[in-house]
Amino acid sequence: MLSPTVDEIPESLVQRGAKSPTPSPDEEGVSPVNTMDPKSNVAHRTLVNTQEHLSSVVADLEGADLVALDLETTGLDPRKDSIRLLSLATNHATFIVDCQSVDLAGFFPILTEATVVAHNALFDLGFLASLGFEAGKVADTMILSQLLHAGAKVEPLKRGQTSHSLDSVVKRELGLELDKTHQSGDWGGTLTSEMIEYAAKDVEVLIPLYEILRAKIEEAGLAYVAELEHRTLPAVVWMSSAGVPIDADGWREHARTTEADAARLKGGLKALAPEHPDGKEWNFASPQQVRKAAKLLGVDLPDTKDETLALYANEHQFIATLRNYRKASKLASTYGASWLENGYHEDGRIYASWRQLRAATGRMACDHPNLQNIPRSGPLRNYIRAPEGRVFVIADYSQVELRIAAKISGDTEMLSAYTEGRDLHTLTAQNLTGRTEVSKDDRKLAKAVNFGLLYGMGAKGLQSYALKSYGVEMSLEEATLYRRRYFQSYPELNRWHERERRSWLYSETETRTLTGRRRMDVQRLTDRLNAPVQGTGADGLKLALALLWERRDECPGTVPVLVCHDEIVVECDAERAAEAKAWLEKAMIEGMEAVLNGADEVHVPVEVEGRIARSWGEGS
DNA sequence: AGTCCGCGCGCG
DNA sequence: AAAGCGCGCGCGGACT
Repeated sequence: MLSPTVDEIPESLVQRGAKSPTPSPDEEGVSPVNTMDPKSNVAHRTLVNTQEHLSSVVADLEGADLVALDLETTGLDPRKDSIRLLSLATNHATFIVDCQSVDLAGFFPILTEATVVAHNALFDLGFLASLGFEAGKVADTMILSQLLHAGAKVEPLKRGQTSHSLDSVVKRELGLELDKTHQSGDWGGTLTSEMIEYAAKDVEVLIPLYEILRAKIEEAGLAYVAELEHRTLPAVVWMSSAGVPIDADGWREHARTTEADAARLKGGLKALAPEHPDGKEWNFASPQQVRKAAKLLGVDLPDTKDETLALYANEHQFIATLRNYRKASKLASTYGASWLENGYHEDGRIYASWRQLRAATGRMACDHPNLQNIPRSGPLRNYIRAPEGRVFVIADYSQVELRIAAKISGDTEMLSAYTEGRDLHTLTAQNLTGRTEVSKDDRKLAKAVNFGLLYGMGAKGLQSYALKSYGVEMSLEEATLYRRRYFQSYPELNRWHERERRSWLYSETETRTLTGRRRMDVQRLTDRLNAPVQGTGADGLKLALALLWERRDECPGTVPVLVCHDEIVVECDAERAAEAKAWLEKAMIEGMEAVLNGADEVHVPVEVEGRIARSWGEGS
């Protein structure tokens, strides 16, 4: 299929609304007119390669509500690579700025006045931030697409295509084919007219795409959460650009000792293992081979997860040693020296890739490396450490998902516990045991029950979950009893489960958070229970991040460096720590309370616990 | 050699 | 009656 000429897209969409224009047959074989000659008289496309020309573009952008923006860069890393082209488009004109020839700094104020429309704005704004640009209003067509289709099964993709890449979204929402062959091309050398054509097409599609998405978002009742995401975006750019400081030498040294531990345990395992039937070496990292080896020792393992191994550990020393080996080997392989290879920069900081909207529930994610799954126990979090003269302020929400569940279900027992400032795990422990006095173990048990049963876990699941996560052993009968008592204690929570089960039986497949965030294609009852709660937590945390950005002038030199679902870590000057702690806690409480309580008469208090520390692991 | 999937496990 | 949820990543093993 031949792509329609770019100049056609905006007009046809403006005039024909949501209808997707299709190229007329007589366009076949017509080569695109090169309007990129700077001396060309064609007004709507301009190649800008002098400073004077760039200054005149400011006047052309004056008064535009929407300015589409797209960058072509020499690579993906703002610290190593550079911007080659800055493409801008309004409803009337396109400007392709050759950044090898001009300095963008004086150009930024005009961009702050309009709403900047971009696809995956985090990428473009990350590069522009490295040149000192601070975004004003932003609209991101990728986020809008993700919001609109959250959790939905998408049509099959071409190789290398992701479901929310620009070409996929343009195809889905506008019915147009976008040629992406230049995307990973060489933008460092000579620009060809095809490359400029490609850049122009990319940026020119953005405003029509935004208009369509905005209408669909509005239609779907997602306008509020879209606004929330858009307010959060500059904060995520801020955090991504800041990176997180790390003691790389300390990390590497720790890696060496865990590698040695793993090697030592592997040796012990070899000694305990049976003879390999083919005379080969066992691979203890293979569940298949582990089961085979255990069988030769007379232990028939249904699977080899640690929880299962725990039940068989006393049957053979091999199993017991395997558990220790697994622990060491996990540390060595996932959190070894190679962990630093992704995102580590010579300035002593890690620049991970943050994903603002990754989970179907609305949560963020992080990769290369993942900063959200560093082990709590052991010293690893201590190597995430503020530089000299700086400190971290670390704050997390207390029992936030339980508070949200209390709100959503309207459970009076849970709600009154929270309004009276009581601890829900303790209350659950009292309800389960019938005793007022609650031991440490009782509370541990209650924690397992609260987190598990909230999302529809069965008795069997509760039994193994309590063992795996809290080291609490119980019989199936006990688990069944706890389950019954739990729902007797919180009758409205039980009714909420019943309501959702009813919706599920009627094949309802949509869920919403308190902000209206939608998840589509929900098939399982447990997802119907979990998504609104987990998602509302994400909503509140994102609003907190947005507030930090919007209030950044109140606490200079302070920047968020890490977000971990119910926790925010900011870095600041040591002498400003107390101030930063108050600033962070205030934003977190306000953000979560705003989504939780809105204008509602039932007020659920939100609690945040903050601490000041040199490293992430300190004081937890 | 490259790709994909299931398993297992770190975190919330 | 029965059913925890959400991620990213390293590995083995099977496939192309």
